[in-house]
Amino acid sequence: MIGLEATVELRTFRYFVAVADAGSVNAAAQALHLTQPSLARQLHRLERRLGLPLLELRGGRTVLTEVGHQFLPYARALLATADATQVAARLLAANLRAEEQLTPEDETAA
Amino acid sequence: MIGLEATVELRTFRYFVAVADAGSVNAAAQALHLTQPSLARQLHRLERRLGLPLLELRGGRTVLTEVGHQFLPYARALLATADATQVAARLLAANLRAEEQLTPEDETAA
DNA sequence: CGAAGTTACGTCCTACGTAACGATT
DNA sequence: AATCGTTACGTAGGACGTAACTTCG
Repeated sequence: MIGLEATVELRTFRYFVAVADAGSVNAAAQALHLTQPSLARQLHRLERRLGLPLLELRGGRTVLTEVGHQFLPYARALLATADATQVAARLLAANLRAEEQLTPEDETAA
Repeated sequence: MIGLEATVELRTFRYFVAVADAGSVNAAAQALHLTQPSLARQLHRLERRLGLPLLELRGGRTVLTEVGHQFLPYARALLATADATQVAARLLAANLRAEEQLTPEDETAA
């Protein structure tokens, strides 16, 4: 254990899924408000991190490989969970503010 | 939509869970191979991002708040999913290498 | 007085944008 | 010739470490 898997972040997974949805790196970059070079670099880094060939050039266009398609649902599931986590945080925050409205100066209530 | 929720990354959630597990910022920092200042800063940033008071000082020690305890399972679930994603990637990579062993020069097989 | 946390400062690494090149249709 | 992708370069933001201060037990 040398420490080679340095934790892939959510951002990188979002990039990969964006390419899958958009159908090309160019379109995905526009959707993400990024430039092609930045996006392509992150994708390559993701492939190196995971040790998986996720994308390949087919007819001048970048499309998902076999393993890319296989991995896609896992990436989607992770992003969905991340989204749910953010939603949960927002609900807790709203809940907290509502309680503060009821007991402005008394945190020991109930 | 001004763009205030700039995507909280997995790393930050790991820090929060580490504090919950270790029982203090100091212990968590040691477990994460980090220093207290770095860890504390990330925790504060997380609270600001989420708009949630996750931690508080009680008796000279930093412990989880009420909402902190409520949010904890969501953070754990997210990290578990992230872990599963990594595992899936590793399995796909192993699978791919096994196939390559069987068909070294022929990717069109089957 | 000791321990834990916070704040302030400086440094390093990562991510991004711009520009130029190559490949494909 | 046009489009997509890649490579090279430079810059900006985020994360971390070190040091000094404050607070609680």
